[in-house]
Amino acid sequence: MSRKPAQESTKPSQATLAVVLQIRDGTLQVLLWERAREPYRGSWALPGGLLAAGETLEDSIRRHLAAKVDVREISHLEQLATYSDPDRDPSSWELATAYLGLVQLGLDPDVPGDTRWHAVDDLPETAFDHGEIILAGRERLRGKLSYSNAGFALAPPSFTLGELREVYVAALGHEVSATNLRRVLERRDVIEPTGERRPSGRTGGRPAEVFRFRDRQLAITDPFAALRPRR
Amino acid sequence: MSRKPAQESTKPSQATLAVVLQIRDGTLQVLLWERAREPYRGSWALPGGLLAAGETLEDSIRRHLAAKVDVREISHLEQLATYSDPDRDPSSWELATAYLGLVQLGLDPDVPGDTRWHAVDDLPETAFDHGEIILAGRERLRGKLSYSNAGFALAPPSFTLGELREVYVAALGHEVSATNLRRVLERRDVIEPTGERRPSGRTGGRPAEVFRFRDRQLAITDPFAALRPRR
DNA sequence: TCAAAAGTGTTGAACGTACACCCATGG
DNA sequence: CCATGGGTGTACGTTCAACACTTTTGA
Repeated sequence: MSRKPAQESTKPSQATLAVVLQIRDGTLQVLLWERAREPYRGSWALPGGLLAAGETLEDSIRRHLAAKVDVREISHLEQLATYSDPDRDPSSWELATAYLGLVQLGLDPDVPGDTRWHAVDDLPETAFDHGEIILAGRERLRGKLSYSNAGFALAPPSFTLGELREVYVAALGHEVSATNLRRVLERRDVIEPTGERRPSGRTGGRPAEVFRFRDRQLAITDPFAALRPRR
Repeated sequence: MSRKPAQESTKPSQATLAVVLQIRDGTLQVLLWERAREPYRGSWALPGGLLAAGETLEDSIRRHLAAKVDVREISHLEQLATYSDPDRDPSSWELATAYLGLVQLGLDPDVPGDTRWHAVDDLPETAFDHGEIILAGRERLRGKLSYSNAGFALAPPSFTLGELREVYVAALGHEVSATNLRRVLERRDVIEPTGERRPSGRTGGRPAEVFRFRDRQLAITDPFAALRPRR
């Protein structure tokens, strides 16, 4: 049992991890790779790796993600939290800073052979504390969908309200009415009509208006109702 | 210029910092200590220090804080974010994970001679990226005051609504009406009357009811109004 | 009996939800 | 002309801000 160099007992290594989420097949999925080595051989882990000299944590997670997906396809990236339980990795002392990354519906980045998307509601055996981290990522996403324009990062560039509804249903895990979703997002000036409309399919139905998100940067749109400053 | 051991170029040190906030003299203040050495000699810094083997980040910040204040007087502690700019410390490569700590009004912990409370609205020269971190702590507090029971961590154990109003005004930085504050917090079941009442002072006035927070643990009280699940 | 401080009642606006109804299309 | 899916109108509930008014006290 001498796999710990002396250095490790005075300085942890610093890793970054990313919870990359995308709506696929109508469910919220996370990008995981299968470990080929101990510890947690055969379990599924979040992409990431060690911090290198001269880079920030965000640089680092972007660099490691580049090995798994085309990073240009990540529409939003934000820091979640840093996990520090000394026993989180049984083989070495390692801190991990987790990020949340979002990919728009419809993209299908190439991924390596060991890497696959998994439904967050039906995770396989996960490595280390990654299961907990994935759930933390989902909770962060759910909150942001409610009080910000975060939907832009999951929805395709343009969409009908029926399509957007499916995105919100999959991410939030509960029913959402397209009618009311439209009104909420329009009142907040988060979405706007493109002017186009989508022709109806063979089953008929009125053609749907096509919308897009007004902004591609995260913005808080719902200043808290309570305890707001006087007008 | 040989103060960097070779080790530092492959592994950063890991520090913890705390933004400890308290309402003092009717303003939101933060606990800082004055640096006696370079770099940033004479500037004011957040309390904290290096992570030790076998401890979590939260253990670490509690241990370092113990050197500055009585840790039992910290009513709430939560992780803020991890700062990783390679140049944030000009003398060494160091990551810092910042925490937000809150102290109830009225306590006056003993602090060392180099340590003092400063109004967040009127900060002295701050060291490293600590100025930015303090503002991030304030923003986190402001959000939580609106949608959670975080007030318990700033308010004294029992209080009148006039007193609680002053706490919210100082922390939020805008006017708050005691009448409406009461209704919001009572409806959310965040505060409850103790049954006592505070006799009026020499200037007269109706005696005030005394309240307390129902809970001493952080709880989200205002589930987001938007996009909530159907009932 | 008046000023001060606290508490109550009430109104109105903003925001979301629910649901009935209308519109445009394909077969 | 009817089923299908999309869009609009409207009523209602909840939440909170604003403000007038009432209560209880000290001097």
